Amino acid sequence: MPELPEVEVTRRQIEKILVGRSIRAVETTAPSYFFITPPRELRERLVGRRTRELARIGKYLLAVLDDDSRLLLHLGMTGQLFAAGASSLRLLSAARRATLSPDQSLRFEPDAHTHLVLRLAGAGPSVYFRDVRKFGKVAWIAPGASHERLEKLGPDALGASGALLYTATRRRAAPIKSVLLDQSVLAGVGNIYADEALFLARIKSTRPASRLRPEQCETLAAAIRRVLRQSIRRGGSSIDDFVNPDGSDGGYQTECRVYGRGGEPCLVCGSVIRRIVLGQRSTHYCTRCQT
DNA sequence: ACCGCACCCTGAGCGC
DNA sequence: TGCGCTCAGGGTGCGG
Repeated sequence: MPELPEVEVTRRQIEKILVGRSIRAVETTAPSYFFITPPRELRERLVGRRTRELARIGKYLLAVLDDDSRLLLHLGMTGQLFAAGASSLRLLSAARRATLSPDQSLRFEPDAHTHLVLRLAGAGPSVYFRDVRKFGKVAWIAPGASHERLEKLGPDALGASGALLYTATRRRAAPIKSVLLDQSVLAGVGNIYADEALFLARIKSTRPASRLRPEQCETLAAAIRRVLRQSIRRGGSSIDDFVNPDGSDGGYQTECRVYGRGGEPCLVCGSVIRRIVLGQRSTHYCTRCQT
């Protein structure tokens, strides 16, 4: 599940491929929920454009094009943005993995889930956007225009501050974990890093947000920044589908202290990590360390 | 303004 | 072997 670190790692790698090159051709699947801008219009808008910059806001990627229009990308839950030539088992369904002989090349060929292909001018790989569950999104934004999804976002979570968290949580009775997942408060934190940051800050996920004291907001903000930065450094978390644009796995999944460790012992105190469901999201915390 | 829930989607993994 | 069920969770949008 791509959150800020995975999107940032993706941005850094795709940037090298995309920036400065013009789009020669655009291939898409049929119109669907996935395309905010219909595929046909997307092709018309993008072909011939050159990418000037690849930016990130929260979990969104924004390709700034040479006519000042922008291409908005969101990886959703299972989105994979990668370079043609990447090879990873994560890019294949289990059915295809099963039929693969050990010596066979893993080089990815576009399949039914590859919803957007950008063919670039000159030498160098195409860029593929694959998304099995289609929770990802693609939208074209006209020059000078904005997009409602971007306008709703709070500040990027890498710049999380205690003051911001304190202000944002004053009238929120919801569990602090739910507030961290609210992208209008802080953009970029998802289920994994919310659990990890709350563990580091020793704050129980279910605690009503408004009950956090100023110093706890400071601690939590620092934990969020730290967890996100460390994950970026390790190449993100490859838990189910996430794969780096070059096909390699991230390394942060092995550093998770609570996420995905329900029933296992806490690495700090040894008591059993609890798994509950909060706001339809699996939530993991240590009953002794987090209060 | 805020909260909690249903919903969008598809493949994996399970029990029978 | 194979069906049908449940689960996973990004985000939006609804009713209370």
